[in-house]
Amino acid sequence: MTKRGYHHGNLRQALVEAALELIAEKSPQGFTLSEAAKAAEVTPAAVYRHFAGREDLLAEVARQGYDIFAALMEYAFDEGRPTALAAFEATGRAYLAFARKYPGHYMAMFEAGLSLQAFPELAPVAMRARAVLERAADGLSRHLPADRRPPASMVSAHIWAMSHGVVELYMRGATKSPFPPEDLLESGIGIYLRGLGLLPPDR
Amino acid sequence: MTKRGYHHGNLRQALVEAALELIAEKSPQGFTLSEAAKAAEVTPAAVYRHFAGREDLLAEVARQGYDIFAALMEYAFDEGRPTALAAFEATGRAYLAFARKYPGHYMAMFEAGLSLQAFPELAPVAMRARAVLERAADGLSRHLPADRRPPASMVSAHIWAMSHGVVELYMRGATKSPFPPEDLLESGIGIYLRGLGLLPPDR
DNA sequence: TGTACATCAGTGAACGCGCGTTCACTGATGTAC
DNA sequence: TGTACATCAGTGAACGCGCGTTCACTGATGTAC
Repeated sequence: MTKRGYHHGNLRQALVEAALELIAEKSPQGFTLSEAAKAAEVTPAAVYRHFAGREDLLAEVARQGYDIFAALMEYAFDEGRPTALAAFEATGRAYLAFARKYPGHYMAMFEAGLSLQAFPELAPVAMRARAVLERAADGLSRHLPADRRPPASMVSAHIWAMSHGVVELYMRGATKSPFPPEDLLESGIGIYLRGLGLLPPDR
Repeated sequence: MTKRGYHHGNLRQALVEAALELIAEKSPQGFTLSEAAKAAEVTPAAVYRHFAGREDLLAEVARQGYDIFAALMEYAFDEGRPTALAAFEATGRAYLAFARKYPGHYMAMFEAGLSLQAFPELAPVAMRARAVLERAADGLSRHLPADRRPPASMVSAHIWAMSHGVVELYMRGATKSPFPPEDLLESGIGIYLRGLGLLPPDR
């Protein structure tokens, strides 16, 4: 911890990072502005120089999270290379990797219940993350005959739901499972893809 | 609202029901003992005649939820009748129906982060609910050749994860989807079962 | 290079609030005789 | 049926606490000349 004078230097980002730790530790609802200020070695009132208030700080945490998330997903997807299938599976793995590596961001994004109406700056960046998975699903769909090709938005919703469920129940949660979350999601997606007709019926 | 004298008559259950509404409305973290007491037209101190405190009331809500949940799942499963497949699908539908009809219970069970250690009365009833889905998955597995039969506990974890994900993201959540949650889960489970080799590869 | 001054980013005290919990109490109910 | 009394389930006041937010302030920094 470095010394500092009257001025902090980079309080805004320091508050975001303090919030991240607190959120990961106590959930978005348990996070308080006062504790974040204390963690950044600053008076609660100082927070108001950089954020409109508690919710606004929370929203900034979520916004940065969506940014990282979208970037990771895009990197994993890699424009569908080497194959649509491999890219899709990599995207699924990236989802879980993000949740594990950035728990504070993840919780601010998906468990804080932030209104996208109240924080319009969140909408575009949230959509960007979503679009990656949908493109990945779309790439897959093209390998299916048109008559039994579910909409890409449905496929991506299925995968998103299973991924989120694995995170909440088996990674974060109290529910114990004999399988590591990563294996659980990988096998679940595998079976699902076989059901779509994209993997051979047996291994 | 009926008149009452000094004694309430059935305060314990009235508090549980007040808590249910508050939880559904503001999440388990937002629920307060004082508001529950006020909703039951009683002083906050009166709550302590029936519960050890706020968390204990929350735990009772969750316990009742697990009870209802397990009963609904068992009813839907119906000991695997008429077929293992139909019973499994009915169980999946029952999951979502429960989440929709009993949001307060659902949230107390899965979003409150109650420690099963601190409330040992929760463990057996939570396990009972879990066991139903696992029996349903086990019934399915028996129709698969032993060499490509994933463990029943894995299958049930996959389905639980997808169900929970659909509830959190698309039923409760801000995420909008063109598909109703019920359809989303049904189609997702359908594709998954096809992947297991339990449904014909095309429709 | 030195000085005056505007701007900025903090402080510290104060606010009103609702929270969970405790305590001594009291009104209502049920039971023994 | 009537009365004394124990038990029970509420009340009401009080507590200490931490919260988010506001306000007038002040110390530090940067800029103009």
